[in-house]
Amino acid sequence: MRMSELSRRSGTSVTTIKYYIREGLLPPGRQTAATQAEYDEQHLRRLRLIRALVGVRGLSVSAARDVLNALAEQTGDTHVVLGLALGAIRLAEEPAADSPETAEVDDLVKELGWNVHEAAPARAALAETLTSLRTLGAPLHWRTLLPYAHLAEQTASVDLDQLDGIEDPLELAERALLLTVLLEPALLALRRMAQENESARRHGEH
Amino acid sequence: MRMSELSRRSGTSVTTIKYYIREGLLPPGRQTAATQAEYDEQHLRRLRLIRALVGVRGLSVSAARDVLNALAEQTGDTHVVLGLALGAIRLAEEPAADSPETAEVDDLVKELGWNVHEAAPARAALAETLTSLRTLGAPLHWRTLLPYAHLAEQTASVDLDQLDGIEDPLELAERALLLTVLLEPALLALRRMAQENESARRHGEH
DNA sequence: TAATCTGGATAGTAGAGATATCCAATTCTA
DNA sequence: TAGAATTGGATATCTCTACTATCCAGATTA
Repeated sequence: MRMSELSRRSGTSVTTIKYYIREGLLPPGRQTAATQAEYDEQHLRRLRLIRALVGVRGLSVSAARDVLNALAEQTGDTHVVLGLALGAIRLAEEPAADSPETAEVDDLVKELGWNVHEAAPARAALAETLTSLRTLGAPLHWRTLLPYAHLAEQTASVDLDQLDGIEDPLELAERALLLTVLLEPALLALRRMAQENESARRHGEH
Repeated sequence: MRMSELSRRSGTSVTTIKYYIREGLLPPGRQTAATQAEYDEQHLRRLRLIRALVGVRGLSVSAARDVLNALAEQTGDTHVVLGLALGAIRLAEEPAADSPETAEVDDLVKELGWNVHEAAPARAALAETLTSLRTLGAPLHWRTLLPYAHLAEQTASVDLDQLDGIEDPLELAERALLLTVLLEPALLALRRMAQENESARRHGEH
């Protein structure tokens, strides 16, 4: 298909598609002449994925590029694929100065007995939140996070159940990405609704 | 205290503080002369809260203003305060065209028996994610979300437990805000780590 | 009193994420 | 096959957000 069809079927303007190609989010089409190129279903699929990551999840264009590139290169086993999908987000963060909270996160992970990479960005994200809360005068002891962590364990188990039975490595990788990244706003939305419901149940006059 | 002290103690430049005052995120100081004003601990506290919302959570300045204003106006009971804190995020979204997924979300909420406001932005967020997944050719039936929803219920319960015993309405409101909004990246980080761990347990060679 | 600091106003900056315009080559349409 | 429309690619321009810098008259400090 030509660029105009790609544009029409994806609901993205031609200029925006050109921009994504320039930025390396979308591979260029297969050149058929000096000023003609051909695009296929892969391009359409990838373009829709970009719009979902950028639009729904709010990823930056450069973060989306990192994720997609990691995805395209990887055809290994589930564990590696998933790890890549996870790690690619916020990859470009600075290592973050060692706060006292880094040690707290270590304690938490140790207590849980989790097998988590030492350099996982999630560790830093967690430490940063704890630091913020302390600075705000509302410090949270890491033990307070234990119930949340156990719920996260169960959530992760549900996540991986959904990947069971997918054979094709590429499909597996993409599915893992969708489940991890795209489902995040949905999970937060569920939490908000559950909070509203629970709050009404405990204190409300509904 | 003067602006320079406010700046020093908050780690925020004077010009940025002025910018926040202009934008209505921070109330102006108490004027003591034509070119002098006085700031207090409330200002410092609020400023730190702003930095946390904008920096850690990545809220836009206008979203942070909406949240903080809702917080400042509210001194009612837990339920109302929490509802405000929840609703204020993504408040300025357009109502979002009625997709087929809106009905799916209704089904989900009905099945769960949750008491959730009809216009809650979380409903739209959830519908949007489902729409994205369908567009990407990886549709997710709302029943698939049920296990996640039950985990969200338990998470919300832990959330509200933490607010128990706080008497001061202002403190309650602020704490609710922190728990809801600021804890979000931490919960996602826990999920990522749990995924990595579970993936290693199931498929890994670690 | 002189140097510094203050709040407030206005203007300017940097980066992200597109958009718009131009061009020569190519392809559709009549 | 002529002429209009479209294409890919390059470059320039735009809009928005979140700051940042400068200026100034009045206030404070040394």
